Amino acid sequence: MVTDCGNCPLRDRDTFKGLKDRELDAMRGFKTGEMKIEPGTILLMQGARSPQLFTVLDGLAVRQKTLQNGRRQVTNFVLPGDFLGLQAAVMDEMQHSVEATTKMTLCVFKRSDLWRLFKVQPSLAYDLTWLAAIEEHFLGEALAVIGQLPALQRVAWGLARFYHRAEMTGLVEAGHCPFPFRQQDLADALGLSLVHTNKTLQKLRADRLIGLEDGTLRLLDRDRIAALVEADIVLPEGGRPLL
Amino acid sequence: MVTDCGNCPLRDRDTFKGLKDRELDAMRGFKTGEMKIEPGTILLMQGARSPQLFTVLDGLAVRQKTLQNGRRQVTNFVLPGDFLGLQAAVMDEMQHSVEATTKMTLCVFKRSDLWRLFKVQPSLAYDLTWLAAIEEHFLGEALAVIGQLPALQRVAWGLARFYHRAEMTGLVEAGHCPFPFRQQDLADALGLSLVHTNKTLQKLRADRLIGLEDGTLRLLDRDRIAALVEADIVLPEGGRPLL
DNA sequence: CGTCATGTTGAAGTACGTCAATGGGGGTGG
DNA sequence: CCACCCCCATTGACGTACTTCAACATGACG
Repeated sequence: MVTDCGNCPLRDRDTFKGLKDRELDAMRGFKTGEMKIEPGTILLMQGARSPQLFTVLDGLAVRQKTLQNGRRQVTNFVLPGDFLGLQAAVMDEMQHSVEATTKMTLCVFKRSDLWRLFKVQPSLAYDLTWLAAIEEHFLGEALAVIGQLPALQRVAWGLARFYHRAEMTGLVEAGHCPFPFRQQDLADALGLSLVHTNKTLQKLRADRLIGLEDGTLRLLDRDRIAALVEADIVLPEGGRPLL
Repeated sequence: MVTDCGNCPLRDRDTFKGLKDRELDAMRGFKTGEMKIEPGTILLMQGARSPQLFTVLDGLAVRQKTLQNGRRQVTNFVLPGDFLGLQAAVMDEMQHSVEATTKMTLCVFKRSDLWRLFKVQPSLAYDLTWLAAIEEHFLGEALAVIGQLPALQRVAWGLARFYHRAEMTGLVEAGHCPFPFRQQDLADALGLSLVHTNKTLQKLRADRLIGLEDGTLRLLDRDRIAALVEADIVLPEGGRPLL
């Protein structure tokens, strides 16, 4: 049973931009199906070509890059609404992997249709570029935080940014959101060791800044977190596109 | 005196993709002029809107992000052929600055024309998305190196990557290329202190891996550098677009 | 009841940062 | 021509924020 783009549950959220009828028809034409995958599935593999592109409808994942020495960098957490695989479409191969952390539901597109989208629906093509530019912005922010800030601020930033993104996606209820990732994932995202990430997390808990228990994340004092994390967490404003 | 897009000196290099006549005409229509700036000029300012977009015709610069605590992260070095300002066009404000390191010559476009480009020249719009995806790839690679590798490998990676990019742009002659940046710039790019960057550089010189004197960079032993830098330096293959 | 994955905590080592001083070029002004 | 200054590269000494190693606790699962 496939969701019709007109009833897309994500589209309802006012975070996302609406579509004109013409655009909606085009979307229906590009969507080739839906896909459900289990936790641990490698959706896209570093070094591989992928004939498919995805939009996340539900579930969480990590983007990660594995180096030749075996160490890995988590470059971002993946939330509903994210578009996956553009890199493989435009460069030849994926330069990072995407691994599902929870069960996921994905909207599937064909890579070979991408060029057609640019030709017949420039507004959707523009949206796609928008998403690429946002991703670029996220990575730039992460680079600055990891390059310049000490552990306490890195951890606070990492969790606060995830929370804010979750909030925009409708994952926050009653002041908390799911955080199904392991501390090892967080550590690899922040360029810290597991042990030190854990100890830093304890400090944030002891200071009553952040709550993280049983896969549930809470920001206990957003003002003090904002003061601690000097890097502005800039999120895209209203009308984020969705493909 | 303005260079005609048909005689663009960059376009001649086979690194860059050729244009069909129609595309060339469109490019001429979008180009609003040329601009020359002096070293130290802030071309784009973090937090500001910019009505203009640029393609670098000549000269070098740095993209950088300044944090509230005053520390700065250099997110990339800017070479001829790079496109600047897409972020401001798509988000509302620039989230990083671009500062000229040398004299520069720039091709100038109007931000407000961007949408028209998507509508009338989908092939150029596709190229633009291509450039955004490449920039995203660069940042992901940088994140992995800075997050996971120690100083020696970071410095080697940073210099090797610049050299390879310079090579593609035609800046390499007789086995060396210009490197007009200060060690402080390199340090800020790699998330290291100035002092430690300098000491690490000395090691690379002593090991006869890399030469860096008087603003001139040489890779003295590419095989051993590749072995040291375990992160693959992946560069886009033939037919890179240019706007 | 064992095994495995994850979280937690302590102790010891080290790669890095900060502080501080020196030296060399390139300007500018006397 | 020299005196002065500023920017940048260099080098040594010292402190510390982090890593690694290791042990133990807990819950899930077969």
